[in-house]
This record gives sequence, structure tokens and C-alpha cells, in this order.
Amino acid sequence: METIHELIKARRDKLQAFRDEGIDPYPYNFNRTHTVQAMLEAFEEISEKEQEISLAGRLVAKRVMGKASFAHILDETGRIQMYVRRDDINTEEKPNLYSLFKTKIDLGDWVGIHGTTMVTKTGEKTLHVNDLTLLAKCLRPLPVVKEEAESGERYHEFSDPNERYRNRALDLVVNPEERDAFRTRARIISIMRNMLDKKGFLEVETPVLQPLYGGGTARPFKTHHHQLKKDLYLRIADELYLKRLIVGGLDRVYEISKDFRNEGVDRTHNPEFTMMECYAAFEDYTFMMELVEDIVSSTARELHGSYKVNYGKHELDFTPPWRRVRFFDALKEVTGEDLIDADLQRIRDVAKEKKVTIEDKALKGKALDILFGELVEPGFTRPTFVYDYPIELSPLAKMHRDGGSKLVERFEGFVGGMEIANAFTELNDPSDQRNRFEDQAKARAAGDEEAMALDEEFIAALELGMPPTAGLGMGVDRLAMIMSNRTSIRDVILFPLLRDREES
RNA sequence: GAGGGUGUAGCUCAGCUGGUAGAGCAGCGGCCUUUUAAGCCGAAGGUCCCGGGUUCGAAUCCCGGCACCCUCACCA
Repeated sequence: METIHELIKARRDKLQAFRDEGIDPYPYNFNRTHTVQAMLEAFEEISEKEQEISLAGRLVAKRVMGKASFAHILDETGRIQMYVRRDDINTEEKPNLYSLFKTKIDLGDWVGIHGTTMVTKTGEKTLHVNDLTLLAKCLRPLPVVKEEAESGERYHEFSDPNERYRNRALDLVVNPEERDAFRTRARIISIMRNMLDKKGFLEVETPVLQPLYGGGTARPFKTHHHQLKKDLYLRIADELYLKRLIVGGLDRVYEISKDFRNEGVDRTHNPEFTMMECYAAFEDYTFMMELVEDIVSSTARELHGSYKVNYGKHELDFTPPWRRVRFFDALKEVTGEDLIDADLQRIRDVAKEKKVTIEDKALKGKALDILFGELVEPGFTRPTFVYDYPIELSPLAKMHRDGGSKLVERFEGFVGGMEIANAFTELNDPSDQRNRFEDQAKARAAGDEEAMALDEEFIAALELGMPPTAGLGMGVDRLAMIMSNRTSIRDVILFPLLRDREES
């Protein structure tokens, strides 16, 4: 009898009860004078003047004691207690208001309240209500979270992650601390944007729908334009378009945008995710290393007041300069072997010795990548730059100025075991770029499905001449995870991609 | 992808070696004009994730599936 449908029906009946009283349960506006935070900050002054103020929020606790009640409302800035007495709020115009409050207002309803301040005998700042307005009815039962005033210990939490991610609106109502991750995320983007603007970068927008995807190694999403009868891809990176702008003479550009990769979903990967990419003419990768340090450490300081940030069990210290280690030096530390001149067979031997399996079809670049990912990357909890990568792994990066033909000027930034930045001195020699694309074609022929496709139009743009340029990509979601101390990317993406709900 | 765990009322969970389903909160009725996890009394509320199997009998045991979580791997 008392199923979810019954609970909803009971609330609909209460909604009707307001209409029967001639009260519109969905009014058009409400004149709020204070947020909860503003009220608490000005509490002394409001109390002294016996000023009447108005608050609005969602009812999150209700304790009826006959002819008087206590309740709490929650607005965007916090929770506040309200005190309602029958003899205070019933008037000639609204003779039944207290009874409506007592029996027809439910947890979850939006209410506007009007009254004066008071302090209860336990010392809690409270609004002594003399008028109350229903602003919108909550027609579905709300999971009730109870919190002990002293200890802050919580009971009966709405904590099933699956339900939380599927019903984010409810999650944000019931678990208001989850809002903080999104505030942090917004702050990060704002800080990033301010810094780039100040440094003379121009914010631009490049196509999401692309005839040929590129700039990264990943499987794309494919779609179709009907009028043009043309297959299109959702971008996996912004890189090749942003470089065209450098060719065009926009010396410093950046874009903060969604990229889409048709790959695995786990706690650090969502198929659509937010990337910041920026390019600076006349600079090289050392410039970008400092820019990453600058952006991330400033973010830490502005959000946490310190370069030291707690992330899970670790304290991450973002004080510049970060640890820097060359790719092959990092490998050497773990394997005891300098593999910089090694051929594929020697790399395989070392892998075998370290019990790392490398599939038979892998070429040298892939083999190094697996070895590095297996043995070295897990150790990068504290902020670390790995730099000077093998050429096979980086088809868009410029050959190292003194590394012979084996290395490129590239670095990746790792924090908390995650890659958060990837940058290089950009390859701007069109014929070298063509060779690299051809090597990618060989890797693809050898079975590497993620190898890049040859983009003739991009090479044509390079042939117009691209000045020396540094480029950077930063994972905004992962930075948000670190700065908000969340271990799942789903906690910093409002509506993460989920499997279909099970039908039953 | 591999291993482990979980799935029972709107929410959080209990339910032993198989005997036919329980608590708290929310909701409903009643009492209560300074409570705060308010309290007290009363009555309700179930596709025990889904599908098979074993059994006289399955929430419980077995098999298969689905979802989520954790660890590891992969995917910059």
C-alpha cells in the first residue's frame, strides 16, 4: 500500500490542499532579503534593530511539537533553523497557516520565511517566523539525512553512487557538500582563464565536428551530416586547429573545451571530458613546464591557501619547481638499464626480466610506453614532470635539439598517479611531420588502432610556415579531482555518462 | 580485461547451518508552544536485482546474467 506511488500521491493531495485554501503553490517570485550566510554574518545588527528579514530555501528538517515547531531550511549558502508558533503565524487573512505548515509542508518543499532573529536556549541562531510561503512543492519523497549537531555525524545518508550520479539534482539537494566539488571546478577554470588572459593568450573556439580527427591517439565518436552527406568525427583534441591559428599569426591562443574519446570508462576516464589546450609562438617546452607549475600551484594556493593539498592519503606539495626527471632516466632508476639506444629486442628482454608482458605485435614505441606505464608511472604521486620522450611516442613533437634523432622535446605532468598535462615544443617542419604521420601509418598497419591518421590539410597549413611554438594540454577534470579531493572523475562531472538503467 | 565485495521497504541497513521478512529514519493517524539524529502511542508499507536449477520448502545453496563499489591492468 505504502509504495513510492502512494508517497507521491500523498504529496499531490497536499498540493491540492493549498489550492483548496486559495493559495497558489507555485508563486511567481519571492522577495528574499538575505541568504543564510548573509543573515548569519549580520546577525548582531539584525537582532539589535529587531529587523524583519526574509529567507528562502528547501525544508530539510522538521520537528513538530504541537502548537510550535522547529525546522531547518537549506539555501545555497547554508542551513538555518526556523521557529514557528501557531499564535505567531495565524492571522485573519491566513487563519490556517500553522496547520498547513504542520500537515501539508513536507521535507523537500521550497519555502520562503519572514520574521525576526532569535537565539534558542541551546544557543542556535534561529529565525522566529511570522509569515511563511510555499514556493514550490516537492512531490517526491526525499531521502532524509540526519546530522548530529555536536559531532556532525550523519545518519541515513543517500550514498549509493549509482543513484547519486543518475539523479544529480537529488544528490545536490541531499548531499550539499557535493556542490563544493563543482564550485572548486568553476574556480579552477576561472583562475586558469584569468592567468592565460593576463599572459596575452586569446581564447578561441575551434570545431567540435571534424572531417578528420587528430591531435591525439584515441578512438573517436563518429557521426553524420545529412545535407552534406558527410561523415564527421567529434574531436579527440583541439591541437591541429589551434596550430593553424599560430600559422595564421595569432601568437598565443587557448581553448577550454570538451573532447570526446570512444574508450573505456572508469574513475579517471569519462567519454566526454574537459581539456585546456594552449599554444604560444616563439616559446619551447620549458615555457610550458613553468606555465603548468604556475597554473596548478596558483590554483592550490587560491583554493587551499597553501601549496600543500591533501589528496586521499597523500599530501601533495605543489611548491615550484616540481620534481623533473627524463623519461629514460626514470626507466633506468627502475630497471637499472639505460634503454635510450636499445632496440626492440633489448626492450623486450628487459620487460621479460621485470615480468612485464608486451604483446607480440607491439613496435618499439608501444613497448617503451608499456614498460614505462607499468614500472614508472605508478610512482608519480607527488607532482612530477617526465621529459624528453622517445620519438616513437610523440608524432607531433619536435625532435630534441641535442638528443640526436631518438628524443623529442616533450613532457608530461603527473600528480596523484594521474597524467594531468602533456606538452611539447611543436613540430613545425612539414616534411618531418609527413614522415611522422607515415610512421604512424606503419604502427596502424601493425595493429595499433590508435595511431594517428595523415592529415593533408594540416601539413598544408604547416607548409605556410609555423613559427617556433610550444603547446600544452591539461586535463581540467583531473585537476578538479585533485583540488577537491575526489577519487572519481564522476564526482567532478555533473552528469557523467552511465550505462542504461537496468530494465525490470 | 582479471580478482574480490555488494544488491532486501522511499533512504540507511539487519536477517545464523534453508522453514515463508525485520529495525531505524521518512510517510500516515494521535499527543506535545525552545526542539535539534526531538520524544511518546498506534496503524501501515516488500518483484528480497533478473533468469534458471536443487529442495516438500530458497532472501539464504548452485549456475547464468545485470548493475554498482574496491584492487590491479588497459586506455596519454
